[in-house]
Amino acid sequence: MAEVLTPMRRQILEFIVACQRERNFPPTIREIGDHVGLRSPATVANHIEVLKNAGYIEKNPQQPRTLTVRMEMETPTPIVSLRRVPFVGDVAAGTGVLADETDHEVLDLPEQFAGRDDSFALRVRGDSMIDAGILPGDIVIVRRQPDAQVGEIVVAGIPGDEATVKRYFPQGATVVLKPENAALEPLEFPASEVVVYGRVISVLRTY
Amino acid sequence: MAEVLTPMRRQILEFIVACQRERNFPPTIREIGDHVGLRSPATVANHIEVLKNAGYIEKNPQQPRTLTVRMEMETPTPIVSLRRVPFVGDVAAGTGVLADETDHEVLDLPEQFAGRDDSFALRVRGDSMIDAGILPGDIVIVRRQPDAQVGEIVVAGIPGDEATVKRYFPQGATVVLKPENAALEPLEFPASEVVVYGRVISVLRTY
DNA sequence: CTAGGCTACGAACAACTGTTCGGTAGGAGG
DNA sequence: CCTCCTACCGAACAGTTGTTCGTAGCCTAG
Repeated sequence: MAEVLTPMRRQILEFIVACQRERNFPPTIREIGDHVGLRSPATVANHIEVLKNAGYIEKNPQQPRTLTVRMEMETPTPIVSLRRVPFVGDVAAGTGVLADETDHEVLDLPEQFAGRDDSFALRVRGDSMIDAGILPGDIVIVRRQPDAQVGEIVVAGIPGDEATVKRYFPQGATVVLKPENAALEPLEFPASEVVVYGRVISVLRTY
Repeated sequence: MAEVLTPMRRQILEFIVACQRERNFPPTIREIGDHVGLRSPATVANHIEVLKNAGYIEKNPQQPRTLTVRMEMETPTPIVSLRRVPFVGDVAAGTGVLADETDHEVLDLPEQFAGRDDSFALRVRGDSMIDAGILPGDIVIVRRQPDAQVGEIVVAGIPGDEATVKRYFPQGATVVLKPENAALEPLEFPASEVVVYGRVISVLRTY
């Protein structure tokens, strides 16, 4: 058994990853030959065959530009799937909550915290939820949904045209929004005047 | 002038980026046709021509699989620099805190939460810090440091060979570890018997 | 010296790909 | 009504690409 990763083979591998990084698509066999100084496509194809059998690269037969290096050699992107969460800093004046991410700050979070569905981030103002461990200045991640279960923590729009974080208790035609603060009283509104923007799925805080 | 980004064109763009992400090489015109339901390569080529003139994609003429989406539409690699934080689930028995990340779970977090220096993650047990908004089950990110300022929240090892999260108050030869729970009393130990593992720099919670 | 294994070359071929050209269907607007 | 425009199909064509085959040089083991 001969050496597998000869200097030539190594050069070919590096050229493939370079193409991927700089041009976003793999090279053809002849492009590889031109770059490493091999005049015959057969020679390059032979080296690629060896690299493929050794498990270094993958290839779709008979299709041009389908070379991919396995195991990437240097992980450019982490394994976790990040999700881009729009940061809605100011929720005053009702309209803001549905704003798109283009003109706002964004937060990149792993799925574990950002959720799998459509969600947004919100900085909490006020101390109405301190007994639930949500302090002023904390960032809550909110999963966008038009309704919620009894007792869940939601972000809701209320008649005073502000959005608040409260526990959600629907009671027939009215909705009770209960703060988690012994010093504050629950709020009660007609169900038609309360808009549930979503449910709080995670809380983030930095000191 | 007609609409540029019709639903069909948008679908084609999304398919190209999907191919890039999942297979690492762009599709051919006929592959695009098969995917979006266009039977003629000419039709697909026409759409691609429009997208190219509009500046959405780049293309090498007469070469297969050389489509690249300009401006990437969705940043494949986020701008933020992720940090890999080792997750030390069980801190009992003193030894565990300095464990390396290889045999433990890890957490990928943006620098904003993970800090710039050496840090680790820890799941909080007990309710000794609920008045500071740190609930049982919360994950705290701890920056490894051997000392702390007065009043900071630290993770410390104490004689009962357990690690706890408390506020740090050094007082001469003794150290007072103060819980944030009205029902609990501060703990006091000789300074020599308290090991500060690090300072809590962020708190994460999922519901 | 000789045989065998690599490596490389060059030519030829079939498959695939991008491209071009003609033709059809449907809607918008005069 | 007709015309223009757009989107689409189908076929054909030329260029490119991966592949195969035969051959040659070089090195090492026997």
